[in-house]
Amino acid sequence: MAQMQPDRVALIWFRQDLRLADNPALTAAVAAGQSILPLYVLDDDAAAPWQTGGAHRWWLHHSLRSLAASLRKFGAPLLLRRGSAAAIVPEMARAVGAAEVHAGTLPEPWARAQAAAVAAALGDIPLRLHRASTLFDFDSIKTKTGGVYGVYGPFAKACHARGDIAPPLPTPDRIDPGPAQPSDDLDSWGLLSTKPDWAAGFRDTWTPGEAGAADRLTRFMAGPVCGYDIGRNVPGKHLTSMLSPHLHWGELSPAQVWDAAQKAGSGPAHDVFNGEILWHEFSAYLLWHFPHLPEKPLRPDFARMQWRDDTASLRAWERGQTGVPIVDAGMRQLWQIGWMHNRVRMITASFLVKHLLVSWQAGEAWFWDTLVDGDLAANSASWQWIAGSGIDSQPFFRVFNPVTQGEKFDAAGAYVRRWVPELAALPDRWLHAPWTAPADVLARADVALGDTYPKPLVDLAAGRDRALAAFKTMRQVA
DNA sequence: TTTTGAGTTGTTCGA
DNA sequence: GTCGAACAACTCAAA
Repeated sequence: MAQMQPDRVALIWFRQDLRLADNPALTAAVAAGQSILPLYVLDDDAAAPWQTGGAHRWWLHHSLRSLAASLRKFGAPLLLRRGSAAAIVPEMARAVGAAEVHAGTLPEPWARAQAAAVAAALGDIPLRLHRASTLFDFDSIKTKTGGVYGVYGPFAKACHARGDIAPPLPTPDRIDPGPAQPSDDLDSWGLLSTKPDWAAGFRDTWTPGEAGAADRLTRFMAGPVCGYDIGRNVPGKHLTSMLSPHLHWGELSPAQVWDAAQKAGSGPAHDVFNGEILWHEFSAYLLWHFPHLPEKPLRPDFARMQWRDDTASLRAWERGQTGVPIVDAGMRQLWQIGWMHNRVRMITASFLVKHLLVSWQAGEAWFWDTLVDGDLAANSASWQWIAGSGIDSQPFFRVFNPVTQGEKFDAAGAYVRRWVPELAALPDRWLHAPWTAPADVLARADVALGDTYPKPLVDLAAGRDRALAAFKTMRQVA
């Protein structure tokens, strides 16, 4: 008969790594303890002002439910607590006599501060942080002179040159539960939106959780990835991976995606997809090294930029009522399913920042609140990119023409007709610029501009000129 | 230290 | 319709 020993308990603090496979924190916790305690803490105060956005909370609710179900199969209930992680994690660790706490590293400034506070409050109990959300350690990718990359190309080249992406870890064979602890009821957190039109559109589109993520990945790698270099630009078809929300919550890891892409094949399309994974990586890297990325322009001269304070235009943009079809289609898709096709994100963002001359921070805030994949790194890096205030140095001639873009990437009009049904009867030729259509064409399509569909908020040529002039002025004021 | 080549996703104009 | 050049000058990364 073996001598009875006190359980060695390890606590895993789940953050944005809501999965069991390829989870180094979980694997380490299982290795470190005879029994483990899985915990998730909803800590809105720590994340302010970047706490989980409205649409995003819907996802979190379902993802936590999924994770809890997976853990229950091991007999290890997921403990849910709401409040300050710096108080709750140490309290629980002490209550069960935990030997170690394991968690994933995150690039968000608030999350770094939160982890530091937890580590300090834990005192003697070590907090072990693991790389769980990226392919590489942020501090390990440096230029030849030890600097931080500020251009994507050389960064990606450096990533490829390393060639040391480890294969994904398997799901642990067993997870023995630690001592019982009190847990909140997930429903009591009220994460589900009270807006009825959200839930319906979201449910039809998404399956949050590790299994849903794996399924999405499998389906993408079985087909669309092979034509990704071209297909990713066609918003009327489902040829992008749609993995972003799953990646944000860590329902699958970049290493798993990378691994699946390698196994799916090689060629130009796969190269483009791999590049997108590295863009995801680069965004997190930038946020890590430039913590002010979500608030302040990376390029200092943009502090002088004279953005227009135009609430009416901003509201029209948010609601998909700008009178520019592809812009409105994108904004309505965003509202209804919490996601927008990447090509259209660029078009809508460019329209706000350039044609309407409204600050990128205003657009960033709306996306943050409405995207299910709202990721602080990707969202702020991308908005800065489109505004021209971030990395990449050719912003001046990049004013997307939403009509040209629509005709080029939604030539058959499937996307606009899907999301702006009041224009559905317009012939292709006029669909992307209804204000240029002859009166009889509009009448036959039951379109009354200014009535059934708005007139364009700005003249596109005038808006473009105004933007170029504003950017020029910004540079001249020295 | 200085030099060199290049910079995710575009548009417009004129030949 | 198609194609190449222009669109500012600057910054980055490496040689």
